[in-house]
Amino acid sequence: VERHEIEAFLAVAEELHFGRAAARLRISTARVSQIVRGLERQVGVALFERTSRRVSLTAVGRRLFDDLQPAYAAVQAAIAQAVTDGRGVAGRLRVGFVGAAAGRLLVQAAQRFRRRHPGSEVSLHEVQVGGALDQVLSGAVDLLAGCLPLGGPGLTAGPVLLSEPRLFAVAAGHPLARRAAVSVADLAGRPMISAPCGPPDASGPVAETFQEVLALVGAGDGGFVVGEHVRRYYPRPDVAYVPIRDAPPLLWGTVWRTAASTARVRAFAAEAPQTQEI
Amino acid sequence: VERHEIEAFLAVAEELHFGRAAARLRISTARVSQIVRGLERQVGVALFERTSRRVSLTAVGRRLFDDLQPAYAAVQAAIAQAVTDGRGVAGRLRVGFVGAAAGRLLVQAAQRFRRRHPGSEVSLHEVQVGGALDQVLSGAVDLLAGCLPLGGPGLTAGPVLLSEPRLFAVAAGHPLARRAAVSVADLAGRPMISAPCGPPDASGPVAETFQEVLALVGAGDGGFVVGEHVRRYYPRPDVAYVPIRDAPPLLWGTVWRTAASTARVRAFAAEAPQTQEI
DNA sequence: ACTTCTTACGTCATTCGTAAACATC
DNA sequence: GATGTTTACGAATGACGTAAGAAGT
Repeated sequence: VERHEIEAFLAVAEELHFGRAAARLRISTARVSQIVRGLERQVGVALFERTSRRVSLTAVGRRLFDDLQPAYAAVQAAIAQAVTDGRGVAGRLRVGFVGAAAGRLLVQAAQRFRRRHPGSEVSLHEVQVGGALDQVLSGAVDLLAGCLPLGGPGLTAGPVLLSEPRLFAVAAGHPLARRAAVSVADLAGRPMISAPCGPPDASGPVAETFQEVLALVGAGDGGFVVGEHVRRYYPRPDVAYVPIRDAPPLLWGTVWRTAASTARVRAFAAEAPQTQEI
Repeated sequence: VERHEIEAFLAVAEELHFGRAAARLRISTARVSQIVRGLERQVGVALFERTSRRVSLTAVGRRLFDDLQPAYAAVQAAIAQAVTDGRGVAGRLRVGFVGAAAGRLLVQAAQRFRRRHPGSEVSLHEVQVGGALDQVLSGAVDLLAGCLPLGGPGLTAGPVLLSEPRLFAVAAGHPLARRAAVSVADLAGRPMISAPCGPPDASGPVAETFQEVLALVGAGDGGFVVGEHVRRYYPRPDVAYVPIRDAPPLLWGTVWRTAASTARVRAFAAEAPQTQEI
């Protein structure tokens, strides 16, 4: 028994009129007649008593209608819920961010998103650098904003949100701290703090959160490459931020699980890039 | 969302394996893949996370499965119930009968029917001549056995069950009561009791039940045409039964509402004619 | 290398509408 | 004769299988 047969039967049973049922289904009256006949053939008994002037349910038809109506409504509701989950923009979106910069970016994007999609809620959650991607993969957050490169198996990356010059964070008492700028060559061979979001070739002490990174840098355990906004958001007397002349800019973007790529997520990812300043 | 999409989704969600799902659905694996992809396209989000080695439900897919599974099962149950009502032979069949002869015919037919269809119940109900067809039309009985002609708008007649010579019932003291046989010509112009099951041109006093008919005949209010079995089943000292030489035999058969022509009814009607003697 | 899911393409069944026929009031 | 249901027939959508391809273990 196909969908169109169920819908035709329910429409005729409710309207008790083939013409009106056809109009409701947006098909021809003749087709409704054929469908009902086919259904009656399968069931083995007439479902409607009909003359060219009156249509009424038979006993079997009545029972089928009473049983089928709520069941089919539940099927449609289940599908509709899935579409709402997947395609609908309404609903709650949990957005994770790493660090102050991503947080500022997201506050603006979330406000714009809420304005544009009144039925939607956005909640922001700070996640620590170390477990950021795990939070995405486990579904704790629907979408994550952080510094690139982001990605991996099962993950989809959104467009670049922000591009900023890189700074070299170093202990305030370090010789490089007094320089106006450094080059990548100056950094070669120096001890670096290791963190998931840092340069891939970083070596040295490992930190899980950004505050740990800064503490280690301030203690003189090594340097760290950060974005320009850190100078404003994380000023510390024991850490100096020195521009790196010849480093490519640090890029910020969003990432989400490919399998949880709902319309909500895509809509937010499309909304976010309109922020350029933090 | 079509039936095949729902069934493919449920099959894959239960098996968590495209190949096994395809085998269960009796379609190709490639087709299952296409169907699931199409469904995901409509929903707007992946329903399964899959590699070539592992298939698992996404969050949206999980919820859809939990919602859809019971709802679709209810739809199928409703259809199955209708088919059982219509095509299935199992279930209760209410059979009405008029008079002793039909009753005897049906007792045998019902026994045979119960033996052949163990899942079915047959209940016999005597109905009075006057309201017999109303009982059928109202659905009080599914099928009626009585003397022909039976039928009318919305009614279907089954095959002839029994053919018996006609007798003329007349008061014992009447001159015709002593005759060995009469002819149709002998009856012309004589007062006759009127009853729904009698000859269509009957005139005179009206009776609703057969006992009323016999009482009126015994009282000398008129004659009545009956079947041969009446001599054995309704012997009365005040009524004589005289064979009618040249009358066509009295025919007994079944009738049911066309709109309630279930497989049960048809099966019983097909079973009944095997009785020839009463 | 093997199993399993996906894509490409051709074939065929089915749905659907138009138009005419039929039935009822 | 008007309204409403059914039948007949042709066109187009789409369901399906086969076979080749891609991806993971």
